[in-house]
Amino acid sequence: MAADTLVAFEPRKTPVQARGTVTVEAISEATIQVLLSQGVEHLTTTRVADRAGVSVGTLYQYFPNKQSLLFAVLEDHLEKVTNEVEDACEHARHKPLTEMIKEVVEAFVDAKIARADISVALYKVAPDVGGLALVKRVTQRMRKAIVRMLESSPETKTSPDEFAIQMMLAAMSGAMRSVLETGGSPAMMRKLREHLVLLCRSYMAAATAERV
Amino acid sequence: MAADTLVAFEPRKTPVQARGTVTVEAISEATIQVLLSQGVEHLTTTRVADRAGVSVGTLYQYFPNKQSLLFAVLEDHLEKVTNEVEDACEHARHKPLTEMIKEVVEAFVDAKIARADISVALYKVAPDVGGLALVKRVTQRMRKAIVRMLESSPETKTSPDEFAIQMMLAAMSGAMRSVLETGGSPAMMRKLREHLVLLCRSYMAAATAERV
Amino acid sequence: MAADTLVAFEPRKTPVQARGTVTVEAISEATIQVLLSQGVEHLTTTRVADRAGVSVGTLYQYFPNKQSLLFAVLEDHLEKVTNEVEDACEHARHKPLTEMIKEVVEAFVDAKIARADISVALYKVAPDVGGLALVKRVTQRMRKAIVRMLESSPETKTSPDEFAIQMMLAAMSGAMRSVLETGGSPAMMRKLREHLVLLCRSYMAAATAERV
Amino acid sequence: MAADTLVAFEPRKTPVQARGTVTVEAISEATIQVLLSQGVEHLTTTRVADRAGVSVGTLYQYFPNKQSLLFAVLEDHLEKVTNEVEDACEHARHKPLTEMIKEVVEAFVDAKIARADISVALYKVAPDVGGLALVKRVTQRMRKAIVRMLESSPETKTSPDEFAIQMMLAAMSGAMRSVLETGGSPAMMRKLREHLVLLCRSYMAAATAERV
DNA sequence: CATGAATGAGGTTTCATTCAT
DNA sequence: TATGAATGAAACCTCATTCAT
Repeated sequence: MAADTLVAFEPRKTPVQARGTVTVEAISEATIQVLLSQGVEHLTTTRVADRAGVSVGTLYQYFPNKQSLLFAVLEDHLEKVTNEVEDACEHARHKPLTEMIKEVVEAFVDAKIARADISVALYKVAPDVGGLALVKRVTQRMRKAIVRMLESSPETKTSPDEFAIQMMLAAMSGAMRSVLETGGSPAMMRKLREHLVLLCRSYMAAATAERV
Repeated sequence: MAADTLVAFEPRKTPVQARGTVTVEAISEATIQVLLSQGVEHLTTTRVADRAGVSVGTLYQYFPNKQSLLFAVLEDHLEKVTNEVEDACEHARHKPLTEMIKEVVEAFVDAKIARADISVALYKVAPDVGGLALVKRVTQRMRKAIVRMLESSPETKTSPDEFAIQMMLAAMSGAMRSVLETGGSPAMMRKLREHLVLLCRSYMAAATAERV
Repeated sequence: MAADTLVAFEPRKTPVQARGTVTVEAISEATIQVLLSQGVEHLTTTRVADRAGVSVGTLYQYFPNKQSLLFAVLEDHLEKVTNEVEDACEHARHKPLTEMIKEVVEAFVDAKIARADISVALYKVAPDVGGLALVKRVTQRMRKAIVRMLESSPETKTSPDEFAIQMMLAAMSGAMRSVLETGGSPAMMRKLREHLVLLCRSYMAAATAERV
Repeated sequence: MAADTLVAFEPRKTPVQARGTVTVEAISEATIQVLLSQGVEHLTTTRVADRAGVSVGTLYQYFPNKQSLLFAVLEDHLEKVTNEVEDACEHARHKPLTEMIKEVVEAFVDAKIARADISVALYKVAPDVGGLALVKRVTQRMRKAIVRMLESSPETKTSPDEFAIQMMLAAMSGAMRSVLETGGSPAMMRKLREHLVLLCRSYMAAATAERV
């Protein structure tokens, strides 16, 4: 079902000529521009095409419908964040547990903060675009990366608690969202960063202890 | 600004006149019905009016525009959840800290699960309706209730960390949302309940310790 | 299936106020006007609404889509022609067989010629609009009327050959169409009228003889 | 005017250069394929080009516009049917009148039935493509062939009634169309074949007698 | 000659909102 | 006060056709 939902938003045609690639890039970029400057409610395909300097027809040559456009942007964003988390997981292997959590959480928070505006814009877009399936996908990727990281720890005796990891990711994303949407100050953001590390560390410790 | 945003969505009549009117009640109820059965994207004012058994004209007599309709429903929902959390806070005063957290978290989770479907529907509605301001408002109410509860504890020496409470609320709501949107099974929900208690307890403990 | 095809084109809403009836009438009339003056290929819902002196929105309040508009016009036309044929059948009962055929054929030809222009326009419309089902329906009505008429004849010993009647109707309509589309002169039309009577008479006689 | 209408749809290249080219052949064939598999409403030049394994650009090298494409297919179809009728006329010369009619009618019916699907598809195409002029052209050819055939009969004293022949052709085509569009069963088709012979014979006999 | 990316006018349809009855 | 017909801006999307490569 998820795959089914996703397939409808896939690019209509992969450009084979160089010109095409440039165009797709321009359209994606324009979508973000319009999203940020006008908001979802004023994002129209015509407006995006205009901003991209192409005709609507061209837009529809590469994206089967409006949703696919937003889907592409959302996908790209989640992809980037997920990649940074995965990288952090890889980098933190064999380190102490508290260090692991710290690196992962900070990677996530930093990735989000660095793209704060687009993040906020996309929160509004996701539901209309089948973002749920996408979120599930990247959550799974993150969970796997975290499991792999945790397994590299000499401190871990048992296999990591997958549910707890999912919970942690949900709490982390949720708190992040809440703060981003509220439009917190940089100081707030720094505090959020710290506390999210604290939260994840303490929760993971508690969840692990609980299992015994 | 927040107040400014809110004012536009308030029902035309003063609560005294309008709230509780059978008509207004019927329209609000119809809004939920349509929301649940057709989804936001198919919720039209005409459809709601039909369902409520009145004409569109009548609907517009009580709600200045479509947003105010959804706003009312969202407000009502958040109100109910918040009330239950406040009640829990009141009820848990003077109890041990771990018990306090448990009661608050469970009150929240139970309130959300009891209204799972409408919760999910409203997640999609909120952004289009100025839900942010509303969320801020109820978050503040919850925070205050929690502060008051915590202050009643003999264990607490210092005044509670307001930021940590906010974080906890954000994490709790975020995790809740994540699970609700994913459509977790009842078993999943039970586990979520437990772990959310765990998460909040351990985080609050850690955050308090940290402050010293 | 036929019923199924037809249902999609049914008027969206039956006007209850007097104003509404007038509007529907105006829209139907405007559809014919545009059809005749601009042709199907230039018939747009906006154009029809303009001509009718209403907004597009109003048009769509009464007709669920463009096809239903054309369907309504086609239906009305076929209805009128069929009614005249049925009347002729009724009127010709108990008369001699040759007289019967003459009256039916002439009723049909005259009904078509009287609406020559709209007939021609509708030939082009029918396929796009599910006209087939409609044609089947009225053909059946005509066949039944003819059967009933023939049964009233003292000359008829056996029950009428239903297939032959269907053939006769098909040939008659086909020849009519051919001439109308070619845009025959009045003289041509008169000759057509005569010859069609001849054709139907001789065919029915031959078909009846054959059966023995 | 007719000639004028026709000229716009003719292939760009002269028949000598273009007709018979593999490319042109492929495009024509693809047009039929798409017509049959997707229907006129989904027939686009791009789709045809794809099916033909060429680019749209190439398609436009050989056909000045979309109409000319469909025109070519229609023309080809009518050509084939007409040829078979002409052949039948030639073959039936000097035979008895009833045999003549039988052979001509059966040739026509068989040619149509053999191409039933494309026939039905083309009925919908014709109006948009200037098919009328084409139909007139081939009707004229058939009429001439029939006249020539009839003149070879020893039974005929006077020259054949051209109007009656035209009527017969119209009735025959019309009845054929009616049955094809209705999607008659093979049994129906056989019966149609017989009755159409009957109809044409009896009508021609009657029309000839009448003239005296 | 072939390609296929780009064009953009134009069509259909929706729906929040108003206002005469 | 209730009604519901009317409004019309505005959105999405298609597809015949062109032309630079």
